[in-house]
Amino acid sequence: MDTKTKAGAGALPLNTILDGDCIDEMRKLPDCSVDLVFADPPYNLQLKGHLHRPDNSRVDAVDDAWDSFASFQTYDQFTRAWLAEARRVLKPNGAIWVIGSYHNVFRLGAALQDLQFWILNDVVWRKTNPMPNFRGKRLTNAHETLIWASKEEASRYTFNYEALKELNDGVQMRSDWVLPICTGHEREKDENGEKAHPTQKPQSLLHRVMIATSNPGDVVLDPFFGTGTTGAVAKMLGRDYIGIERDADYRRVAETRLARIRKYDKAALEVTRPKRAEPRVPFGQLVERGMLRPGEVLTSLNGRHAAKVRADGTLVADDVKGSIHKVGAALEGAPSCNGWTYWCFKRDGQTVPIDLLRQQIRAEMQ
Amino acid sequence: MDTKTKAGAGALPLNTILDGDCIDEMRKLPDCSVDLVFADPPYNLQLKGHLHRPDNSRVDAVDDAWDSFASFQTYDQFTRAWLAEARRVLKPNGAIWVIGSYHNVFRLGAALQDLQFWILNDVVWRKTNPMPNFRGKRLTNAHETLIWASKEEASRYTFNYEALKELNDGVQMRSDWVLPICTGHEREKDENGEKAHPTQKPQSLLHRVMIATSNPGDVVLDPFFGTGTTGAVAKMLGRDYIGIERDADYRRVAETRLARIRKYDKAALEVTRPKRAEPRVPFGQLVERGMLRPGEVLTSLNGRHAAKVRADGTLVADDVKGSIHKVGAALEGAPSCNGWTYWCFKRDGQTVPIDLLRQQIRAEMQ
DNA sequence: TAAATTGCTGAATCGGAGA
DNA sequence: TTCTCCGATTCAGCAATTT
Repeated sequence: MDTKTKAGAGALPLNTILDGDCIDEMRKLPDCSVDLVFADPPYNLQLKGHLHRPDNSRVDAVDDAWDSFASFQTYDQFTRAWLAEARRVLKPNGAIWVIGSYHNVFRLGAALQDLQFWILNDVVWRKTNPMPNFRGKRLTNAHETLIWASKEEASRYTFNYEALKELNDGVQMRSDWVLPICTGHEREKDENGEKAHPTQKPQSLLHRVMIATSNPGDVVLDPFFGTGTTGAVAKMLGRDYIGIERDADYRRVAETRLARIRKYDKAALEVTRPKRAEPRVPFGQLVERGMLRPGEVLTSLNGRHAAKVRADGTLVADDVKGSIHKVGAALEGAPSCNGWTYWCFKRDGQTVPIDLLRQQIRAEMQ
Repeated sequence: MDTKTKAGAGALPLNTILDGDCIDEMRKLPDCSVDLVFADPPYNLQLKGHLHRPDNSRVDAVDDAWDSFASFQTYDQFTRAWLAEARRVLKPNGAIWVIGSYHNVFRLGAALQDLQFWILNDVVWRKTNPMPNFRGKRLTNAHETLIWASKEEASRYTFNYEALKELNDGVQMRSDWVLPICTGHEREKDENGEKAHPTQKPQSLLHRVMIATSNPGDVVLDPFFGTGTTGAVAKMLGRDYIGIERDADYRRVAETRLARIRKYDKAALEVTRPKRAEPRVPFGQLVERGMLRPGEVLTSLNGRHAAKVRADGTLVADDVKGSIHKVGAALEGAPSCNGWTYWCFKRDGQTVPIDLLRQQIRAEMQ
């Protein structure tokens, strides 16, 4: 087992599966210690014929209003208890994903909001191959819902926008994800060759979740670990995981599964970075380095405006002086303006944005 | 006005728009008198400042007073009050549809369950043309959620299975509906030519709802009538409607609109059939789904170049990074390149184009 | 303050070919 | 020549918890 602990975070049981109830086990973890929680809690499907109280005694009359209300209450209590622990364990800039169906997802979402999580998106997992509706009494239940929320409104959560855009062929990723359910070789089997877990999630779903909202080296906690899809994808993608699972059979399947997994190589884990993360280049440096001369005239992208470069890296146009951004915004009457892509200069008879010069400097900095 | 009353149901104000608060007006309606409720309540968006597009144009946000609530608690009280009245007014075998976004839909769903409604499906309206995410900080919010619920678990609700199957080219209708947002001529305008209502729903959505879960002659109640899409579609499809709207401007637009509508104007509704094109498959999906592994090496069709797959579905070769098309073009010194037919991988000792994998995914999507 | 950030649809307009 | 038609192009607009 490639267990280790994270320096400075107490004693995090990284890359292990904790044996026990998720609320009890989370209580043992320190505050503000994990980056991401992924949770696939029980769906509360047992509401139909057989209703059980917390002590496992059976509720008889299902059409009784009081009983029915009580069952939602019980589910809500459980939900709010584990969500509160998950929130405590999350770092201030951490985030959570929960997944559910119409049976439980409204309870989950309302609980998240009441506990001061801040919902960022709800995401629809649209199944390419759902179970048909055999009786023709309802619509084919062809999707499940994920909720992505940060610990609090002010959290500076992780979102790898550019990587997701790449995953989606260059257009920004939407809130509806089309992915097949988990079948075939990917589906974990028990000793009898039967499916080991009734609701195993596809690795593709977790892959997208982790690429989108975590970075290599992050700690991912799954309080309902099951057969370990979260751990498997975390390990492949170079994240650390903590699993909690109280069922010994599921734990055994997950241990075997995780032992087989290999991490992808480092280059493969690199994803497209945002421009914000690239080193800042002051406009003045272009002037200092002689790429633009003081007195040279820049023109706006739309050709309607012109401004003169000054020796200190500011621009002057008519009665406006200031940074490339400020002058551009003023001339356009706009609240803001990205001067790098707005202002152009002449090179070889062509008019090109000054951002080209910044890219040259950045390339030299590599 | 084609007002009439329904025999034996007290004095139902059929095919009229009631002026007032929806809770007050519903209180005046008799118990167990309507077949279907469609409700598009305020979403309780919690918007702070102003948002601009990259081109500096301002996003016309929903900042109307009717959408603003002091807290979740206030919103919940309002929600439970109108839902309770709606339930009282519903016939025993009646049903309700509510629509919302992640801001409010979890409150709605939990309230429905607590009030003994029985959820039948949640339905995802996937927008073909949603508003993009301009800041690149979240996923494009490309869907809204509808909840379909019967008055109680024992209700023998209406579901026109065969009609929906027909609407869906002969295959069972799923819980995700792909429909465009309301634009163009369908969008109601005020005297100034501005959109009359910020959140007008497309007729195609109401058409599907009513075909699915009501019959000609049924009474459909909409407590948040707005500019009257529910009434318009009800009238076209030979259902009776009752609208409630407290805003005089919205009522006026709705009255004018409804006067224009003719029953069974099927031609006007036919335009919303989705077109079937070859579905786009992002290359990233091959990676997410494990058909190609991050770190795996692809070779060019001519055997002269190689590139490594990254976890976000980009390729890296020498000093070029980017999409399969971009990297192919760069290596060949060509202006463009179809990466699907250019890049190959090994399978069973043979080198085959990655397009084979795309074909597999498309076959699954049928 | 600096600098980053948008996809799709339907209507309107424009330009070229053919009547 | 002038008009019409059609395809190509441009442009406006959309429920947003947006560093």
